[in-house]
Amino acid sequence: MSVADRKAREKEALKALILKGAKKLFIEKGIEQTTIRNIADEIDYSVGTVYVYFKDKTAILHDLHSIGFQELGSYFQELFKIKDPMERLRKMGFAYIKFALENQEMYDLMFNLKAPMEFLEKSENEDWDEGAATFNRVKVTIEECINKGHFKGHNVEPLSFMVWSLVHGMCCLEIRQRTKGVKFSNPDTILFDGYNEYLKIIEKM
Amino acid sequence: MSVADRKAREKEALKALILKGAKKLFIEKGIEQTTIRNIADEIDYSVGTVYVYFKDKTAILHDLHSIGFQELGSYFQELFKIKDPMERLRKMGFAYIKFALENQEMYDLMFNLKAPMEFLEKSENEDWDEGAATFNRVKVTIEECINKGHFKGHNVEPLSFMVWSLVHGMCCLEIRQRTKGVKFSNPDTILFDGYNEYLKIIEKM
DNA sequence: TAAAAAAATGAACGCTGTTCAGAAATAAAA
DNA sequence: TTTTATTTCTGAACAGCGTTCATTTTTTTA
Repeated sequence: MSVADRKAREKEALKALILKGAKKLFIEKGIEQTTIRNIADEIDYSVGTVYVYFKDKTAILHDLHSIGFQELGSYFQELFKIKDPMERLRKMGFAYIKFALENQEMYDLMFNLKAPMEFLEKSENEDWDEGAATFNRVKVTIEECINKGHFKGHNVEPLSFMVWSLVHGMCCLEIRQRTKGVKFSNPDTILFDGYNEYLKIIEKM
Repeated sequence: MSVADRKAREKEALKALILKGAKKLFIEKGIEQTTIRNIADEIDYSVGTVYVYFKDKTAILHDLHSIGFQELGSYFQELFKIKDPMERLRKMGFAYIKFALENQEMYDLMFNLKAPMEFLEKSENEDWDEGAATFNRVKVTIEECINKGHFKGHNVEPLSFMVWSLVHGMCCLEIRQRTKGVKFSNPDTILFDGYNEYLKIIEKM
């Protein structure tokens, strides 16, 4: 192991440390309320150092958004053992909602905040690989459903987008306080009640 | 007409002028990119004056969010002439998407940004009247559908929430660049293609 | 041990939302 | 009309933000 190798490892370690500190503060006090100075303080480095390892704030937010997709992946892990695509589709939406509710700041970062997309626009590879890969998992599952005779007369891609929008919409309204705003008769379970109506609809499809 | 009356009118006029200037800049260069100084410059008043008429930035954003709901209302105007509730429900979602796409910054403000909800939390009346009223229009329509024998075995409130989430989710993904991120085979029409899948589903319900 | 390279620093810049003592304009009173 | 009182408006000043970069500190190489 050369010195250069060790240095490279140390660089990665400090980058990871910054991201870890950032994530901690994001969850503790919200992304908007967290400053670069906060992050630097949290890990006992100076502001300048943060900028040695990250071009700007959107770079931190983008890297953290990628970590979020890894975490969402772990929520999906079990799902692909399920052979029946309809059953998998049902459980997938459920897992998605569960992830969003248990990781609200991370979900917001992944699917709502502008920063990660702004970072992509500035960078070489403009593609949103994380989003595309996750969407593909829905698409593949729905394609299997169609191949098994479900969703007659439907098209894979727009149908997948519709399903994604449905669960995303619920999570988004919840996280951005629009469900608290509209007082539901059963506010604590509205997401799952809503998702249940969708399950009833696709039951016989 | 007393002097006090005229002054009250002038106060309202200046408040409206500030909102008008703010809205113009929001649409022109985005809400996040617009500062109080920008707004003051736009209407040829000083920063201080803006703060005489509005407690803080969230107050401006909340008032503008209310104006947005009035505008959404005008998109809904024609709908309640439609007697068939299923037909009205279909057109309503369409109008909702149309509004979102034609007024992206306003839609974001109404259904996504934290500011209007933060303003509500600070104010006396914490209820989100605008959201509740709009949601009620969906609820009433779906209730009519159920009374006519549609949506058997479904519950009005969670079903309405599901429908709202579906269209909101699509608009939200589009406005926050998540559809541009995932490259669809037909990117320009994905919202309407997605909505069409939903229409196919509720066709025989 | 000295020179070179790499890493970390924090003061400084221009921006933000917000405040508030004082100036300017208007209304009321003399 | 002139004086006083009231209302309206102003913009410098403040603290905090993301970001930069000349300088210092640490580490590696000679």
